[in-house]
Amino acid sequence: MPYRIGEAAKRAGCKVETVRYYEQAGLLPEPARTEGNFRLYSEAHLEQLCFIRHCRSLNMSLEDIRSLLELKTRPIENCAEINALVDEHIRRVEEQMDLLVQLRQSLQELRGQCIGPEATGTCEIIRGLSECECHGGADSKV
Amino acid sequence: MPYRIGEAAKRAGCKVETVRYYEQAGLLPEPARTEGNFRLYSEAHLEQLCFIRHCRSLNMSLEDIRSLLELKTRPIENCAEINALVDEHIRRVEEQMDLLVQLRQSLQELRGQCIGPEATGTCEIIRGLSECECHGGADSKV
DNA sequence: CCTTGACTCTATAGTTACTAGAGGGATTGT
DNA sequence: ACAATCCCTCTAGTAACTATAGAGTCAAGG
Repeated sequence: MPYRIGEAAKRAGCKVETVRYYEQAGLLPEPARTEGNFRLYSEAHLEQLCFIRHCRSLNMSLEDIRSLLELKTRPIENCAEINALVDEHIRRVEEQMDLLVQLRQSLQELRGQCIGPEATGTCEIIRGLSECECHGGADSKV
Repeated sequence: MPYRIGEAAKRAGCKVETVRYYEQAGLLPEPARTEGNFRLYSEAHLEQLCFIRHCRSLNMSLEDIRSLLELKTRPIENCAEINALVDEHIRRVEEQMDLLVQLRQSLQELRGQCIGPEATGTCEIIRGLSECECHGGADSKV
């Protein structure tokens, strides 16, 4: 019934090294060992590993997951805090989305400046990327 | 007219260490030095630094920027390649956006499962995060 | 019994794009 | 002359792994 690390990793859909990494990071308790010093994971270990992977698939940081694992020990009492953590994470995801929207906008504007190299005798994209008021206007070689 | 590193960094809107880092990464050519071994940046250096920062503000990798700096030496001949690089970057940004949209969807579904801790005697969010078929169903302690 | 192969162990270094610090020298202003 | 501010090099730290090196363990086959 107990799993060795390879089996545990396969079931959780990650690499063996990742499992060991979680242990070292304090997200997964140290498992029992065989006589030959192999790790032996219980069902509960596997559940926790899957929990971690599920959180990671939602892009939560290991720090967040650490908190969740702590809160998880008293799910009812900590329900509000758990909700808050998820809300905060959603907020961060939305923040990142906004950033990407702006980014794409800027990139598309830049891309749209290209009207063929013949027209202006230079690449308009490079010109766009070079635009800046921080330096003098003179053309100069590095 | 030449700038010391502090002035150059300020004009480019980054830290002194970042400028040195770009030099070490091969994005910025080694500048002249004063007798006292201080870096002295020319106008051209500053332009290149701003170019790099501009690209970074568009979230391009230093690797991308390295390529762009190379292509930039022959802007007309390389116009197509430059466009391709920007297009590829836009594609990556959009890919990331799609990921975030899915992520937010999953997170909101998870968040929506919470119906108050009294209802089911546990936190539905934790239950959602624990869902997985990789392990046995039995409740178990770690 | 011995060997082969698959698995596991620890420890260490690499990835990205910086950032922060130690411990020292240079320059500037009073 | 001295303090404040700049600058120098070198090293280590960040997140979340990934990828080695070099060794040990274990089951099956000959």
